[in-house]
Amino acid sequence: MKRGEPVDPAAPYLDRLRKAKVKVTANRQRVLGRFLEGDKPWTLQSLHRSLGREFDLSSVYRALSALRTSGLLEEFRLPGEKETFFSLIKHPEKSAAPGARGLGAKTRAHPHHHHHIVCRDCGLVSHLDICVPAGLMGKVEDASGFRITEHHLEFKGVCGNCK
Amino acid sequence: MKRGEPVDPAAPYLDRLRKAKVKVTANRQRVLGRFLEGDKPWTLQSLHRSLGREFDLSSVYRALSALRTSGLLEEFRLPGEKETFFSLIKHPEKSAAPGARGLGAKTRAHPHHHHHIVCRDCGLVSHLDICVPAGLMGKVEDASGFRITEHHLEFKGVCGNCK
DNA sequence: CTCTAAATGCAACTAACTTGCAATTGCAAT
DNA sequence: ATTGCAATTGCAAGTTAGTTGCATTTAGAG
Repeated sequence: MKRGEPVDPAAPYLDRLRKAKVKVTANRQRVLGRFLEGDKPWTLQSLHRSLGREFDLSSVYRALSALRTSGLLEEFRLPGEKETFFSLIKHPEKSAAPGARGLGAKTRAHPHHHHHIVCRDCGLVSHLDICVPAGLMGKVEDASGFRITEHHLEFKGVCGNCK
Repeated sequence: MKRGEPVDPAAPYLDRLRKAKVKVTANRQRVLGRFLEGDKPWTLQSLHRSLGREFDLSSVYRALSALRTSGLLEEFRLPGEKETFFSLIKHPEKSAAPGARGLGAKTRAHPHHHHHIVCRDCGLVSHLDICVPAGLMGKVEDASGFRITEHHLEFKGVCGNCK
């Protein structure tokens, strides 16, 4: 990386879009821009509010949908929250192939497995690279008689700023 | 407990309703009845379908709301599921004071802490008395800088019947 | 610069609740 | 057993969050 030649943080994401033959449009760039401003997840509604009536809810919806199916965003839900969250995938060049069409469609892609912690005061969501110990899985399978195929672990708390 | 004198499993729940000065009506008894038939969580919609058009969706809604705020039911959401689930609290006489009004309102009550595993094929939900190891909490607090106040752990898999 | 499949805006629609209001009913006090 | 009335119910209408059809516009390959 040469000095004095600033790298566009959006570049790898736009590359990925082009590779997926998804047009790089103003709407999609504006939505992606919001995700690049910080490591903050957005919901359809929060993005729409944040972007003003500059463009339609359905456009935000379809931009999110396109970015998700192209593997730039991942989608998750939090217990107790009605809205679906989206967050930027860190290394789009490494993540798996795009999943099914439409929001809510199950992703076949497996973006780097992780969990979340949400601040109950300011709503900040952080990613956690920590996971459930393997031993627990065995215990759960024994206790329930199920074979486990996925798990979701979410924490709620007070972030460093709000403490 | 005398032999030959069958105990009504609904009794402690009805007692709790009366204690909360909540009328014991036909609707509420029918809804409670479904929960007493098995250790199965229900959603507003699944209950409404199950009860037929015998009564209105809003009546099921308000029955659920009443049973929940009276501490007979607990409410939870599962990642990837749109609907809110309700399940019977095991020992209503032991659980904490009723929470706020209306579905979705944060409960102040703390029914016996537990997690769930859902069958991805038949939708069966089982309760798990297994929890996240305390050590993990510390690791998460260190890694994130948050102070943890709650956590949610949900498993998805294939149940004994569907395997 | 042209052309066309893909993307957008608008409006309409769906799912899952949620609420206002008039009619009805559980149940406590006769 | 009857009464009174606040609590509950049914119906209809409203809300939130998301989704889709279609006519118009546009990114970007050639």
